[in-house]
This record gives sequence, structure tokens and C-alpha cells, in this order.
Amino acid sequence: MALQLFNSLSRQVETFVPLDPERRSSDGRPYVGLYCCGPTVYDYGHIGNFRTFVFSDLVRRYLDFRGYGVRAVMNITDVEDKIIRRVQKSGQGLREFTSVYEKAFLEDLRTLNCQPSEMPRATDHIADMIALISKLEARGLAYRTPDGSVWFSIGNYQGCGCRYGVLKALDFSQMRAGERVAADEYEKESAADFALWKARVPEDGEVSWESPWGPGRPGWHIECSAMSMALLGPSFDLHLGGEDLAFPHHEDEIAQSEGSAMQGPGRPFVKYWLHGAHLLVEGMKMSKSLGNFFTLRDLTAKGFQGREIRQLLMSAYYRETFNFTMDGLAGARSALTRIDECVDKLGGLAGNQNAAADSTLLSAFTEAMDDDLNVARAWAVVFDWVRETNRQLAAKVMTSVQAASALAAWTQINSVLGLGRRVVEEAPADLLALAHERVLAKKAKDFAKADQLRQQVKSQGWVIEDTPAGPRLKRG
RNA sequence: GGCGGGGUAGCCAAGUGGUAAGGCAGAGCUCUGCAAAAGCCCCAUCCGUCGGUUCGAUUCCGACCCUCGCCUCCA
Repeated sequence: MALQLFNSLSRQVETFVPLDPERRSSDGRPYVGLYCCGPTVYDYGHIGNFRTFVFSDLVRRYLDFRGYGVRAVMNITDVEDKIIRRVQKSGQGLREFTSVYEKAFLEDLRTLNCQPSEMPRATDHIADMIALISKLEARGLAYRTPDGSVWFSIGNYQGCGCRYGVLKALDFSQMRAGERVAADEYEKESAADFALWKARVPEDGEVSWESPWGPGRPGWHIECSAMSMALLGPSFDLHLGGEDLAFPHHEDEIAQSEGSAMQGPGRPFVKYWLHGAHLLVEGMKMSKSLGNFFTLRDLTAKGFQGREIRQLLMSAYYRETFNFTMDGLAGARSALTRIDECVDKLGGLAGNQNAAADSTLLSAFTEAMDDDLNVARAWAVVFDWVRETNRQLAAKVMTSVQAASALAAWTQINSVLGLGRRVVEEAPADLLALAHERVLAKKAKDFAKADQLRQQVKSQGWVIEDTPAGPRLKRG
């Protein structure tokens, strides 16, 4: 079986075939270009944002596992309405303001063990955007308004035989002309038209660039078209993002990009569009007033590790709303421990032995993931394997070669899951000394003292576990 | 109002026209000075409701109920 992916363009599961099957990446593997809409850096990222980014990381890692050479790009949106408002409030310069959140975002990605992508900043690609808008203007798809803004004309785009509304079945005549439409209307010709270039207004402060249409700044959608095409070419394999971006953001990206006619006949801007569903927290939409709004940092501050959060975010099918709960997070911790213990024991048995990866395990995992990244099935494969491995270890019927083979397969699977390895926090020296003292007390059968020492360590927030190799201290 | 997802055990969550994966929690057992950790094991006569098709439906069809999202800020 080959990798199957749900393509928002066709609203169907399709077999993944690269746009240019003969093309090779620098390492000689079949090339795949992947773009994921990245963050707007005006605040710390929340777990909803990171569900999408972990999803993107999973896609990218799985393609790699499947033998593709992936070039991955994720933009950093560092100019946008909300950013400008906050910049004005803070009194900082644009870059000064955004760099704080950009840096935090990169740290957060590392916390979640997301592989680094190329991350172009919107403000570093203003020239590309201006060039693209000029191209659209020359082709009659863009028009200026007296205030100096430039708009994309949906009407003219459709007039040259292009379809608008491919990612979602939209019926514009049935749409409610909501109150939100009015706010951004300026003087555009049609409600569906969107801004390519926004003329400078006093509230923009210093945030402004020169352009053929006068000072201003880019519209929201144009950056992704300009940067993805600049780095991946006018036509590439995969474009990812949260489901809310399908319309209007991605729809507008398609219109702008294909409107430029840079793709060549019969070539799409993007071959496969993948959209990740949102998450709920404790069954409700995340909101600050409900008290269920979590940044990644809120969770790590509570003592959760990135890999635990990552595991939970990856535990459900990406196209369905996922309910993120604190119970679930505790559950992810237990589930990971189960895997960690098993892998540690295998490591002990395998020693320095080398062996070919267990192909049964790998193919079961691959079959699950090929099914549109059915991670729930993949986890079942992993945990079935853990149980069977534990049985064999307990029965002492596993050889070191078998252990090495299982471990080799796990290493490959974990290159996709990206869980890394368990990190054990070292206890402070004074607590280790107490634990040692307790060992002596136990030897002397002074159990009252032993229990008292355990209590003393516990009051410092650490738990003593007696193991055959001596006491182990862990956070309580 | 239009469009699109969901409703499966206490919680999370797969799946199939032939009788329900996996994880967490919980019970039991092993181990243990006591614990903890870990392991094994058990845990849905039933898949929102009501009809229909079928030898057989949780899975297909219809209706209904509930719920979430999108409809130009949004991962």
C-alpha cells in the first residue's frame, strides 16, 4: 500500500504521488516540497496552534520515514493588524516586538521536538510580495483604490476561467453579510475581494514600506503565496495549515498564486492541501474567560514535558476535533512511561548487539500511518508490541538479537513519532544523601527511621523508589 | 440562513455488512519490611434515538435529537 492522504482540494483520500516523481532532493531521494502556514508572532503560542505544528512535523517526519527528501518551509508572519496594534501600544519597534515571540516560538518548537524548517519572515520578503502584486496587476487581476490600496479582483479572476472556492463549497449568495465584513471594506469593488496591499494609515506608525502604489504594507494572504513560491517554486507538493485557514486564507493564496500564471499549463500551485482540525480544551472552545486557555509555556510550567504534550497532541486523527484535557495529559505521561520502561528493558537485553529492524512491527506501523496518518491505529500497533514484548521479557524467552531487532524497529518508528527518550531529572545531592542514609537504616532493620527519611525526602517534593539497583529518586 | 465535522465503556479514542483496537482511570494478582515503580490479568451482549434494507447493521438508507466548527481576526 502507498501513503494515502485526504486532499482538501478533492475532498477525498488520494494516493500520494509527488508532483515531480522523477525529481530528486540533494540526498538522492524523491523530492517533496512542503509548506505549512506558521505563526503570527504577537503572543506566545497556545496548544491549539501547536496541534497544527506538531501535525505538520508528523507529516514531514512520516514522509522522511517513507523515503522522501522533504524540503519544509514554515513562514513567520511578523507584520499584520494585531501585531501593529500591539507594537503601537508597546512603544517598541516592529522587529523589537516580534523578535520576542519569534524566539519563544522557536523554543516552543524545540520543546515539542519539532524538526526545524526553513522559516522565512514576511518582512524579509516584501520585495517578493510587491513583485507578485505587480504581476497580478499587469494581468488585470488587481486594482487600486484611491486611498492607495491594492485589491485582488475575484470577478476578473473568475472571468479568466479560474475557479474561486475550491477548498470549501461556498455559496456566496447564501452568505450572511456579517458585521465583520464591514470593518475591512474600504472601497473595494466586491465583498469577496481581498487586500493585496494596504495603504499606510497613521495608526500604522513606522510599519510601512515603499511600493509602486505608495507607502503601505502587504495584505495578509500575499506573504504565503510570495514566500512559498520563492522558496519552493510556483508549484509544489503539500501545503498544510489549520482548518480555519482553508477559507479565506488558502483560497486566496490559490487565487493569487495561480492568478500569476507562473505554474505553467496544467500545473497547480499546490498538489495536496492538508488541514488539521482544531482542539477543544476540557470539552470547550479554548478561551481566556473560561480559564481553559493554555500556552505551551503554561503547561511546561505545570511540570509537563514537551514529549508528553506532543504525545497527547498526536494521539488522535488530525482531521477530527480533539478534546485536550488535563486528565489526558496525565494519561499521556503514564502511556509514555509504559513505552519508556519497555524500551529501557530491551536496551538492557540487547546490549551492544546489532540486528535488522523487526519488519513485522515496521510494516504494521506503516500500514496504519499510510491510512491518512491514522495515528490512533499506529499507537495501537505500538502498545500491542509493548505488551507482547513485556510478556516475552517476563517469560525470559527473548534473545538479545530479538531485543536488538525490536529496538531497531522502535528507533525508526520513533523517528516519526518524535518522542525522543525519557529524561530523568537528577535529584539534589542532599536528598541523595538522605536516600543513602535510608539504605543504611534499612540494612540495620531500623524501619521506623527508614520511613521517617522517606517522609523527609517527600516533603522536599521527591519520591524514593526502591529498585534492585538501589533507591531511585523522582519528582513526586 | 448556507456549508462541513462528530456522537462507540468513567475519560480519551480506533474500527468493521458477520458480532467491538489501543491508551488512561479502576478491580485482581505478582513483586515488596512498608511503599512505590513495573509486569501480568480483568473490565462495552454493545456502538445518540426511531424506522427501513438484509439471513445478519454499530457499520448501508431515511428521519429525528444532541454537539462542534467555518461563512472573510483565527492553528
